[in-house]
Amino acid sequence: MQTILVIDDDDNLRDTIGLMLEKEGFRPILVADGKTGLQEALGSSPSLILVDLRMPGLSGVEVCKRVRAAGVRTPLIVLSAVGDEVDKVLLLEIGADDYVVKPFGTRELLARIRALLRRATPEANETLSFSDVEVDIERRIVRRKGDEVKMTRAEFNLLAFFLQNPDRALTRDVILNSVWGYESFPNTRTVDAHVVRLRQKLEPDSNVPRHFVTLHGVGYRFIA
Amino acid sequence: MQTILVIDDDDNLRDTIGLMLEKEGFRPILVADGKTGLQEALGSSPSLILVDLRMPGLSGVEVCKRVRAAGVRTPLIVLSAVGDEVDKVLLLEIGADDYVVKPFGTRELLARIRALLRRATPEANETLSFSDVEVDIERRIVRRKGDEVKMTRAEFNLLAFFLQNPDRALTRDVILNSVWGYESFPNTRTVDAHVVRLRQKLEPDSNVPRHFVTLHGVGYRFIA
DNA sequence: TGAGTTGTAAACAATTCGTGAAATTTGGCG
DNA sequence: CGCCAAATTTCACGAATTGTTTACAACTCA
Repeated sequence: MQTILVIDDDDNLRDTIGLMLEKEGFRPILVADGKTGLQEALGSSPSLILVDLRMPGLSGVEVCKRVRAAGVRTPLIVLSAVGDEVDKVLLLEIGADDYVVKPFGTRELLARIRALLRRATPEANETLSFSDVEVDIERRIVRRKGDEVKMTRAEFNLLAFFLQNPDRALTRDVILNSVWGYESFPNTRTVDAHVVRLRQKLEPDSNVPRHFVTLHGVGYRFIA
Repeated sequence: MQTILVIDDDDNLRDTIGLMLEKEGFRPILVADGKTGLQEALGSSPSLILVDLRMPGLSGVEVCKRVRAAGVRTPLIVLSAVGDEVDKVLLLEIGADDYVVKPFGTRELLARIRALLRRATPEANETLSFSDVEVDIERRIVRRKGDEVKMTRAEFNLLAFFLQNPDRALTRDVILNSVWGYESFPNTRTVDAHVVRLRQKLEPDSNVPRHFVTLHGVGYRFIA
């Protein structure tokens, strides 16, 4: 679950935002002043930070600056009151990602939060790789030297399983159970056939397999 | 000229606000009950909505809820009488952007209206695009080579979901859950049918899909 | 009520999968 | 070292799965 740090001295607003976040499936950390907020920002590594511009003590600007100075790139949204002179350029310069003017609709705030989180997420893309091949598990995309290689469903599933179990000695039965599932009972030759296809598509020299290795009398092993 | 929808059962107040708005260069649409107001809100796409909290029939809260439920983000100000139990949290939760307590000075109301309009205008430009297609998510408008393409509700929702999840391998189940919601259980073929419609309307060559790509045995992928 | 929208069924098209059989390789053993 | 049985690789094909398209009836909203 994604954690969102809310730093605002207005008790009422803070609670409102907290409730809204909970309702939407986030875990809020509510904090009333800049100093504590800064500690949480650095300590709890939230997924996103909401910080009020105007606060006694450490202001939002100051919190933002220090968070960035510490090398933390967590997405950060500044909340500003309607009367505040909001200088967009300044906010961008100190490293804020967005700002919202009070009073705001929860819907709007949520949209901004989601937009930022979405923008931030792609780094979390789990791509596994070996030699000149890159595999993005979630997107189901395989690239070789940057070019996309088309994979059928069974091929991709098998490939993913190998990547997630490198170096292990995998019998055909284990592979069948894990990749094909308990309910289908294809011939164990099926595994061989698909291994062949993986080699043809992904091995530097499919006659001398270096990654999808045969264990004679046992099964296969994937080596990165 | 900017249109402002006023929903209030108090004839006197409604006319007063109407006059004031006209004098200030807005075009008021005056409506006496929630039901008619809701129709206007969804049909006339005003720039801003003023709605009375207490009304016989559809209350202001109800109107606001339904407007938001329909995906319309028009700025909305709730007018409440001095005795009303105004629950800030509730108002924020249902998607109101601001509220004003009666009796109020026209000057104050105008300031709130202007503030909201100022805030709403620049963000209205969030458009996503691919090839010769531009999609304004908030306004639910799709243009192709500058010409508007009519989209039905389901079509647009699906399109928006694709645009917001580019490159991901999306199974029909994920699509159904995200676009149709947990509560309706249409056939997964439904997704196919709508993808067909999107391709016909938006693909350069609907026989060779380049953007709404089939992942055989998996689902679909949107590529910008 | 009527136009527009939506979900579904059914017929058809495309892709994928598993299989068997032949060719090849492997590794133990005499 | 060479032979042989067992194991693996390869390949092409038909069955089966999966996707597309169209038409249509139910539904919705004005």
